[in-house]
Amino acid sequence: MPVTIRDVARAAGVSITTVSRAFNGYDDVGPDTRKRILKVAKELNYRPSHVARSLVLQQTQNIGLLISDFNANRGAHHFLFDVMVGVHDRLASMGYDVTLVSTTTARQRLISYIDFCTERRLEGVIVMGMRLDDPYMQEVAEAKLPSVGIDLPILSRYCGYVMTDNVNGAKLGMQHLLGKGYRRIGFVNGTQKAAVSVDRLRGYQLALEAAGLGTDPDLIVHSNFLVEGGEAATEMLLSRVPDLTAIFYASDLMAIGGMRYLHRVGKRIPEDVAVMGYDNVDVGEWSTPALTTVSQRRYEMGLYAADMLIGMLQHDEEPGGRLLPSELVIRQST
Amino acid sequence: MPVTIRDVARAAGVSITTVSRAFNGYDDVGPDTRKRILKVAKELNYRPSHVARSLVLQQTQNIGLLISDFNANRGAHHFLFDVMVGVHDRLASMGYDVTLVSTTTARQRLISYIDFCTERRLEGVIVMGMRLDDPYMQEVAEAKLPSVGIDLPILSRYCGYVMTDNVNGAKLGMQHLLGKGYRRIGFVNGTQKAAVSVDRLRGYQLALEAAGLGTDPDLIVHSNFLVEGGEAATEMLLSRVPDLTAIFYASDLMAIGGMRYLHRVGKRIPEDVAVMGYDNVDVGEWSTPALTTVSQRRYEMGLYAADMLIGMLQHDEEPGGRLLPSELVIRQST
DNA sequence: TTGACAATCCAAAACGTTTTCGGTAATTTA
DNA sequence: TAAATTACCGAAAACGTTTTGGATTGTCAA
Repeated sequence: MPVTIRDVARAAGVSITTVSRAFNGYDDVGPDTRKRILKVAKELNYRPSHVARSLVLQQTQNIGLLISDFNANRGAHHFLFDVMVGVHDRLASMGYDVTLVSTTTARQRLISYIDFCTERRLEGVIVMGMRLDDPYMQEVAEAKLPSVGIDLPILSRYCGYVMTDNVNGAKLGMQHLLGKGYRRIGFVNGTQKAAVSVDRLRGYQLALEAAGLGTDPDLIVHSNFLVEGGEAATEMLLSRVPDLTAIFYASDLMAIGGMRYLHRVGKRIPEDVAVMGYDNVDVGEWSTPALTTVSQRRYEMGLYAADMLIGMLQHDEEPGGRLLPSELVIRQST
Repeated sequence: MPVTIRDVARAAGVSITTVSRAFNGYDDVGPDTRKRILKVAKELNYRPSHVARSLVLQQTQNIGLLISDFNANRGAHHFLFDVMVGVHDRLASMGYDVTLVSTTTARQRLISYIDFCTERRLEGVIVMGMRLDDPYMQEVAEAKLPSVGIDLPILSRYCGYVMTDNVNGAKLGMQHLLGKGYRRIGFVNGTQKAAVSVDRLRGYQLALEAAGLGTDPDLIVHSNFLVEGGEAATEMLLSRVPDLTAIFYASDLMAIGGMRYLHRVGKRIPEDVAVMGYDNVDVGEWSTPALTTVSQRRYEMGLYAADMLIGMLQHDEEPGGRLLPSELVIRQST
């Protein structure tokens, strides 16, 4: 149905070779024939088939954006969307297509996600939202498919990653809190299965050490990055340590949840207890009080992940681990 | 580099025809040879090339998810993400791949987005986030490429849409406000260029009419769906109509912004002025006071859009306009 | 005038599948 | 026993490109 190179060759009275050459800017085609070919092609509305070209060139210019449990991770949009935009922006501008891949799809079809990618001849893949205990993590680590993980620190010949420098980020947040004079600081962490959680915990501990304070296990509780989780965690924390004066949350959403609980029990923020988040999502700006937080450059994470992948694909660069710095965003909750 | 059907055929001592048939479940291949082929294929780690198959079958099983100005529409994630998940969910489960397309990409390459799609032989496309004045709108309306718009009410032989029943949704919201006794109700609408805005305005007016009230143009102001816009619009509205008792916002984000302004100027919500939003995004639950709103079933919108497209592709169904009902979500801001 | 050389062009193979049209051997039917 | 049917398999064409290795002119220098 669609018009092929053969159609324009016939219409222009040349061979398909010449049409192909004219289209790809080769120099051994006469200026008049080239013009004629281009004119005919435009008239016929010819569009070269990307799939035919992919087949003969043995490269699809197509890279996968793998999102772990895309459909189950609602609420993750506060973080994932910007990253996606960054990834797509850079990839698209470099001429790559990006196809959405969810681990759920692979699971449904009972094939490994690597198989899914090789069937489609994806040239590489960017992985987001994956937990350390995800059964597919092993796969991305061992696969020969060039890939870069976001917040997934695995490094191999074919796999790099980009993530925020979470230990320094957490340290930054804690230093701010400590500088304000807070001493009994609770820490509501995310899932232990998330790579970022172990780093943020470490940053929390390092900052306390540096301040000459020990870490009280009672002050630490793990949750799920979401509002409800933060709310529940805060309740537990406060019942365990009634005299705490500040809480550091490993995500803004949990901080929002925490503030909700604190409001409910009549605690003033930050007078009674100070609240600090992590991520710098838009919601934090809108809360009352506005949330002090540690920023993550989500869009740039996507950009750099794409850059790294492109580097591997086009210039055979070694994958690495890239850490992005984070900044303090001071608002009213501390 | 990757192993082909020819490799499998040679290793199994059969022709490629037989391998193909064995893989596609035809019945004219002996049970023992089939088993042997499958075994050999597994050993060799053979994965049929989707692109070769696409070429010969003349169908890619690939559909585009076109997001208008993907990178410029940050902040739209509150709405778009869920829709994307819905679209991908349904499409993936039906065996379709989905590739991300942004109008920015097309603009960069100076080609129409339709050309972009036909080059890749996308079988259809789902369009989101597009304004009525978008230069690409004409294209999707006239193209022969099967497409369905989300919140983009254009109907043609090849183009359907799904959106919320915004006029009834807005009516619902207004009825709630009117039922509570509010009479001077401001309306902060979204961009006039968005299809949903004209419907919501209409719902606002119809509800007023039904209540025997006229519409005061001073009570209506257009903004941009975002928090800052809502904030500014509220200021303007309040300066123009100091005696208003309630404000209906065409998006939750604008309502958040409005509440922020109202707080700042010392107005109590809902005692001094009641606030109602639209969309039912998660942020509305977390605001203080929690936001009364009209829900949109974003995930389902994606699902149904995918359904409609699949119907067109597989069963040659006529595209239509599907309206989803919306519900009132009553919380504390009214 | 002839050889070399540039400027244009084309035929055919290749990419990895699916499918049509047979072909052979074994089995059944008459 | 001959004919017809069935079960299984293969050769080759096709899908729409790119690219290799010439082929055919025309031009220019010797």
